Amino acid sequence: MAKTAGRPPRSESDIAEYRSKIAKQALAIYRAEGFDAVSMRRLAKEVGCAPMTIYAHFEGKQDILRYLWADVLADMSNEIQGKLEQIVGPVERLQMAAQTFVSYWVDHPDHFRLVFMSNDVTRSDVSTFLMDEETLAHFRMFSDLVHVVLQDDSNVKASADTLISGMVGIALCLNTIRDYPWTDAKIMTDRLLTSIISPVDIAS
Amino acid sequence: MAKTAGRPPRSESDIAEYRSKIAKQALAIYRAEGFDAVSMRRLAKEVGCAPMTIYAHFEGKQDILRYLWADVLADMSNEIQGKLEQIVGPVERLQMAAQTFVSYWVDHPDHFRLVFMSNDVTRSDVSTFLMDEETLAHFRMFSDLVHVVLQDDSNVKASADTLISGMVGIALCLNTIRDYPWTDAKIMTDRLLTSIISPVDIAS
DNA sequence: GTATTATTTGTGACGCGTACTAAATTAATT
DNA sequence: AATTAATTTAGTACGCGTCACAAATAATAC
Repeated sequence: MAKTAGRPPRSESDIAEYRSKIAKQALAIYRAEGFDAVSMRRLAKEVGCAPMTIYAHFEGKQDILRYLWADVLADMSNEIQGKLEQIVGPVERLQMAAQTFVSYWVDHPDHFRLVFMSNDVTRSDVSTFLMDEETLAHFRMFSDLVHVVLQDDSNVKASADTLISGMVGIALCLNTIRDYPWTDAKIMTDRLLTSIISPVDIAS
Repeated sequence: MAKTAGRPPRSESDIAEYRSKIAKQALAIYRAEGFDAVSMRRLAKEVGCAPMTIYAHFEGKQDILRYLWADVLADMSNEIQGKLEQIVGPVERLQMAAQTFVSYWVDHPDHFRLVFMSNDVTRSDVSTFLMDEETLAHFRMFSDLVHVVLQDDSNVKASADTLISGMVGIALCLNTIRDYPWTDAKIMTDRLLTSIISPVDIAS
C-alpha cells in the first residue's frame, strides 16, 4: 500500500512539541497569576496561535489543565520531603507526611482546585490521558511510607489509597462545606492515619 | 425619630418569598435537566424577571446552588434510610450507610458536583449562608450511627467527621482522578470504616 | 509545475456569569 | 397629589469555553 497523496499527518515529535509548548505556557500563566488567569484565548495569544488551534492539540481546557498537575504535585512532594528530612521513625514520618499533605491542600486552594476539582465530573469519557511515571510516583510515596509501617504486605495498597482519598476528602470538605463545624483538620488527619495504620479485624 | 418618606425596604416575608421562588425554579431546572442547565439567564427568564434582578436577592450563582443542597441531601438520606430498614446490628447499619453513601455520590456525579465541587474554593469569603437544621441533620446521621457503635462519647464527633470527609474523598478521587488505579470503592470504604470505628491508641 | 490532502487559521456565533449605569417602576409618607 | 427612597428593569459590556465552517497553508504524489 503506497502512501496516499497529500500532506502527511504531523510527526509524533511535532505533535509533542506543540503540545508541550502550549502546556508550558499554561503553566507559566498559572504560576504567575493562578487558576482563573488560565484561559484558552489568552493562552492562544501568548503561544502565538489562533484560539481554535489549541483544540487541534487538546480536547479542551481540562485536557490542558492536567499537564499542570505534575508541577503542583512536585511542589507538594517537595514540601513533604523537606519536612521529612529530620525524621527517622516510620510512624512519625508517615504522620508528618500526612499532616503536611493535608495542610498543603488546605493552604493552597488554587492548587487543590486544579488537581481535584477541575475535571468534568459529569462526562465519564475515557480520555487518552495516562498519568506519567513521575505523577504516579507522588501518589506512590504514600504507599511506600505506609509500606514501611505496615509490614503486612497484603493490604498496603488498599490502606494507602484509603489514606490518600481520606486526606483529600478532608481538604475538600474544609474547602467547600465551610458552614459545617468540622473537627480540626489536624485531628481528623491524625484520626484517619492512626486508624489506617493499625491492623484491624472487625467481624464483617 | 419619624419614619422617612419614600418606599420602605421590602418586608422580611417578601424577601423570603422572592428568594424561595428563585430557588424553587432553580431546583426544577436542576431536577429536570441537571447541573449544566441551571444558568442565571435562563433562571431569570423562567422566574419572570430580569437577569440582574436575581443578583439583588442572591450574591451569585453559588449562593443559589446552595439552596439545592437540601434536595439532594434528602434524596441521599432517603436512599440510606431505605437500605437501613431491615438491618438491626449497629455495625452492620453503619457499614450499609457508609457503602450507600459512597455509592450514591459515585453513581450521581452531578449531585456530587453540586454539593462538593460547586463552591468557589478560591475566595474564602464569609458568606451569610448557614446550614439549616434539616441539612445539618443529614450530616449528623452519621454521628448518630457512629455513636451507637462507639459507646465512648469523647471521640464520636471527630470519628464521624473523619468518616464523612473520608467517604467524600473516596467519591471525589474516583470521580476526578480516573487515571490512578484506585482500589475498589467498596474496599476503601470498608477499610475506612472498620478503621474509624475501632478504638485505637497508637503512640504519638 | 499541478492536483490532492492534512492541518491550521480566521471569523463569527452561542450562551455563560457578572459588572455598570441610567431609566423606569413601585410603595409608602407628607 | 406630590415627594422620596427602594427596587427593578433595560441595555451594554467584558471575557469566558466551545462550536461550525470557510479560507489559507503546507507537504506530498503525479
